[in-house]
Amino acid sequence: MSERHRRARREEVERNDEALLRAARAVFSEDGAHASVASIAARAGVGIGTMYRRYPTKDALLQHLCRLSLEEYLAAAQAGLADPDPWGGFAHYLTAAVLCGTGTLGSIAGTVAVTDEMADLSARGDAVASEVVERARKAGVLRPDINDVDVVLLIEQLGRSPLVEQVVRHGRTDLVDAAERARERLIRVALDGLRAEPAEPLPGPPPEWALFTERWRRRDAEPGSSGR
Amino acid sequence: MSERHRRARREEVERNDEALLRAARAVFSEDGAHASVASIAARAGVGIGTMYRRYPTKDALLQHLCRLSLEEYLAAAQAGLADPDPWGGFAHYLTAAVLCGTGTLGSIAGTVAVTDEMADLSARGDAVASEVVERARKAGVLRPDINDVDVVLLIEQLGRSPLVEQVVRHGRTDLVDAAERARERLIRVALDGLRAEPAEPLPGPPPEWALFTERWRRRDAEPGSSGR
DNA sequence: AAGATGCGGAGCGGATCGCTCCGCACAACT
DNA sequence: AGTTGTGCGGAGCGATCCGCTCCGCATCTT
Repeated sequence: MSERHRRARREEVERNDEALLRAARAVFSEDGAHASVASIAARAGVGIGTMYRRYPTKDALLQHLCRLSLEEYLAAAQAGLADPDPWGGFAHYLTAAVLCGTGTLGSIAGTVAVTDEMADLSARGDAVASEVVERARKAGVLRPDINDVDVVLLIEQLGRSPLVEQVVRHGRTDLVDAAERARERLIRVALDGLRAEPAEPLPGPPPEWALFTERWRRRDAEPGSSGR
Repeated sequence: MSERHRRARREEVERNDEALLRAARAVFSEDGAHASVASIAARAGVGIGTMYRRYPTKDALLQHLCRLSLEEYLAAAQAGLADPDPWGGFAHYLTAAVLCGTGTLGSIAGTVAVTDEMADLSARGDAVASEVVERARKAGVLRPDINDVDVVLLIEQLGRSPLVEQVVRHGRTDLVDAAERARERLIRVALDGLRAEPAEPLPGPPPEWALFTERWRRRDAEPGSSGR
């Protein structure tokens, strides 16, 4: 086999893999973990066999997807921390985290087996994100009654986009752009609500990490109190 | 049959019906429209047969649920308009709409057949809500670059509570209260972000009602441009 | 022409779902 | 006590769907 041909094949394979991952993320986030592999393959425009040659099982695909998402999340937090401006870094972290759809996979967590690598990525991401939030609050640009957990919850809440999903489901692909722009406006609204000097303090005590217990935790680990 | 006994029976039936509806709403909002009727009956603590005696089909149950939700949404908007304070009314409308879970059923819209009554309720709810938003904006308490559609989208976005769902799915019922309190904090954050005098204007043009085309619209109606 | 390689999708066994239908518990009448 | 009426629970049926296998085919190399 010629070298040129082999390279062309490799490229096609990569293209297929990318399409597969994009389709899988979209389908899983819309329909949940119970989405069928056939629908993913169809959306990616590849055959089922091709997909199974790359991922030996549906769980493997899910795990790979989760790992990628967790990596994106960690990268978003690190980029935010790299920004010298506390508010700019925070805003970047939040926006990137929402758009990359980490929250999208929250509904899958618990369905897929959590590997050590996933648990580690999650812990590191949360740690860096916590630093970004803490720095913004200490700089006085973030309202003082806001928690790092609050922020994670907000990201999760904004992560899914029911409107975009529904527009797609109805086949109105012409509206997708408008729907996504609308969501970005909402992110900005949330950011404005997070700025310092709020009209009145938030009700109740700030949430605790315990809310995320068992999220990206190994199954065999005893259920402790801290999700960090 | 005695009168006392008949009344006791009636009460039990109503209790069952209420439990059924609550369970159905919870299950459908968590798992989507594909959730099984068996799981709903189990969650409500009644047999499948009992459920089918009340609702002749799964679709009937879904339709009833949608109607109730749309009624709650209309009531929330009307209550908001009844409040003489423009901001207070707006805040009440938004909070009530989010908590009653109208957005929860957004994922179901499109799966269930839309009746005339549902279309009518939706249109009236949107009209009243639009009035509440407009009044707040004209009073200068709502940021001027915000739309009524923006608000509806925000409600939809905050409507589902992935955290609460996941906590429940993991069986950590002891955390449900904390999760819901955390969500209420986020609603407040969003409200603060909607107040007048924002740091900088929102990006892009405000969204249009066309985004909701075909949402609660009769199927046979031609796809027009306005969802109002 | 013959071989190599990777792709698409028909189809299999099993799981699940909507729904039916029947046995049973319990109270009211006789 | 026996009979009738009423509403409940859940086993189970046919249909559907899903994860996964496996084989025929298209394409390219030699």
